[in-house]
Amino acid sequence: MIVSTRGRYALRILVELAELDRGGYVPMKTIAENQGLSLKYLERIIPVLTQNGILEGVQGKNGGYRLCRKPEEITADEVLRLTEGDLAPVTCLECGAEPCQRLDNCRTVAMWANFHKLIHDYFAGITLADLMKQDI
Amino acid sequence: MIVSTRGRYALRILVELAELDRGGYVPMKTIAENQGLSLKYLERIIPVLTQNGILEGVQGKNGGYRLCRKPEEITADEVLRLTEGDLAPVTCLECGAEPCQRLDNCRTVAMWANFHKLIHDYFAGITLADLMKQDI
DNA sequence: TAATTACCCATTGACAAGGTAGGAAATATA
DNA sequence: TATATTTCCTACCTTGTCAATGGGTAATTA
Repeated sequence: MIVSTRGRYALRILVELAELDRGGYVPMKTIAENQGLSLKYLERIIPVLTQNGILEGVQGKNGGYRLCRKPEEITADEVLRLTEGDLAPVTCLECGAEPCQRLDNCRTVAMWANFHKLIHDYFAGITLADLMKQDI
Repeated sequence: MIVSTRGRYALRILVELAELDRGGYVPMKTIAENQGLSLKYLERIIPVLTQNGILEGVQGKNGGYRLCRKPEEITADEVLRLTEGDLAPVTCLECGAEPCQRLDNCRTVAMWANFHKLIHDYFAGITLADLMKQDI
């Protein structure tokens, strides 16, 4: 399994927020209830989205969250990178991995690198707006 | 990370076996040394390959392993399915997963299902022969 | 008989996944 | 000002998987 609940829930949160958008802030409690997810767990997932210019959060009554950008301008790749890391298919391609000593002799690294690119290209081509329209 | 050492080592074992093929059996000790892998660990990975028509093993002196088929006839997808499972990108698409109750309302399932297909199509298009030639 | 080789099973240590618990800080409204 | 609401923050917990290792047994050849 590549994508854990963090990434999946993050996308569901964002699509739901986009759909409920009336210009104001939507409390996470509403999202949690609509999506059947634990509020506490969502609170753990959200900070990375607010800290990276995807969401804006406002505390207090009538507070909640709102997208910082239009749904067409937020890609699945961006969200998954933030919540899941760089989606590297194998450890030796992960960011910060120590360089493999067998790289020059490795018969498989090209396959993994191409696959890595395939993954990013796929998700980079999908925006929240596409997900709202089910237009994939 | 999608592909663990099981799948990666399995592919490296098979490519190495294909390259060393002189018609006889190659002992796993040779592969382990050439590839810098633990013999004990390889012994844990191999049974699924012998039990599924990829490898043939012979015990005793001059024994070892040999491919059951030509490298052109063994795809990366087949090997990864055996060693890693079905490579489902999310749990709700895994074989034997209980059906998701939100399926009809889920904005993201089509994205995951398409991605799942993309994965299989990619690896199904790569054979051991391609890996030997670095022709990917 | 000895060496080699595959085969089999149990165990282990580290780490991540998927949460839960308990509260503190900020804000609008009565 | 008091209260309800909501985000924000830190710590903890349980379960399972990864990546091996260890200790043997069975088969085969020289």
